[in-house]
Amino acid sequence: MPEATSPTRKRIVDAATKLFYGEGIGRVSVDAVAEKAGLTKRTLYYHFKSKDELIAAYLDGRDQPNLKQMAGWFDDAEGGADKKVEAIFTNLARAARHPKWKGCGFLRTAAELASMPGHPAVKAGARHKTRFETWLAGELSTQGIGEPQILAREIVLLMDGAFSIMLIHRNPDYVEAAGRAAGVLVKVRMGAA
Amino acid sequence: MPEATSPTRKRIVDAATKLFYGEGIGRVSVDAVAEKAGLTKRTLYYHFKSKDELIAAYLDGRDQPNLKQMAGWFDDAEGGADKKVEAIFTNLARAARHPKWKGCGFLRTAAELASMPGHPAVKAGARHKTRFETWLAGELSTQGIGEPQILAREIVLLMDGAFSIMLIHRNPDYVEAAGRAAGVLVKVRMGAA
DNA sequence: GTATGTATATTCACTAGTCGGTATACATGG
DNA sequence: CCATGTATACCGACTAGTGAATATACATAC
Repeated sequence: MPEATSPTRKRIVDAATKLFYGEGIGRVSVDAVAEKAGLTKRTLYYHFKSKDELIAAYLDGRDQPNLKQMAGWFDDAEGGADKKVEAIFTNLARAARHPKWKGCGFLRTAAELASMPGHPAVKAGARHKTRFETWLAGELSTQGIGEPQILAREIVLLMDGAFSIMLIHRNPDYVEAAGRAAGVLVKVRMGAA
Repeated sequence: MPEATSPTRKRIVDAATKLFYGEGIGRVSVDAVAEKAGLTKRTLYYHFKSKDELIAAYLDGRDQPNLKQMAGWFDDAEGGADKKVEAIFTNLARAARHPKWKGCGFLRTAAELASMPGHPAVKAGARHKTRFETWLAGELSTQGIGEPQILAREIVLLMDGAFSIMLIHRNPDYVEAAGRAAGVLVKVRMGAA
């Protein structure tokens, strides 16, 4: 049985992350991941019992970095809750302009696995999205906003909508528009529409 | 050269629609489409020059039916613009409860093709989403709402967010929440938050 | 009216390559 | 010796796409 903290395992997940995010899980072969990690497929299968498990490990590995990124943008922004929320979208729009940006890996993976609802990778995505929504509701509550859970969910909907439609239109204006809509909803809940 | 209105072509697109929507474009082989259509792969390749072109034809074929469905829900709803918009989401939530529902075919296809931005199927998706946004802005304008384009885009973002996150959580509450948020935004623009 | 020509439409058999996954063997360190 | 880890080589199934032949229909020519 391989170790969960093995450096070899980390190399595999790192390689998988770059390839799966860049090309999509269905367009990347296990051979390609093994080659990128600098080892053979058989070794990869020593550390992961299937490609599906590797995909789930890829998403699990993105959970904390992703949350930290969002929290950093939120914390660093000046102003009230509305400005802090809008700052997340502004930073997202900037990131989306980078040529290597390919949307949200969690959402894209769930879209590819739409016919397999119970897939471990979909569950990993659900955990991440729930954590983000819960974290955001907590921040909004701290900022003294009423009904923080409802508002957090609405912001999540706008954000994921922006992620998805960006893959169709490739126009960051949609992310900015989502940010402004989120700001409006925050202000409504702050009592000053 | 095959005819654009050929009944055989229609049979192929119908078969492709069921399979591509149900399983995802990457998980369906050209052989599977041909078998479902009751003809050989070679015949399919007589009518379509590549799988990519077939995928684009599948999405092009969904454009008008999809728009008509949305327009029907909007027109049939009683009340002001906010109620009519919310009605779209309510109907969407009901549809999403059906076991065969797999989200928005346009968004899922774009997610699968995220590494190929210029793909003809992505362009077909962009055309559809733009048509929907334009139609909605027109309806909102008719209902006497200021800044209908901005509002239409925000509603599109909420709807596509609901489509996407539903594939992760499989919980129609998100669609209802999006509908309520859309209603709030409409009311803000109607001047009575 | 029957032979010939041509465009449309379809089939069978095939290629060349990729897929996820595995059997077997060999190393290395405790 | 035995557990952990790595490598070569392979498997059967499947992939998108193609070559060559053929069926069908409808012309026009004689």
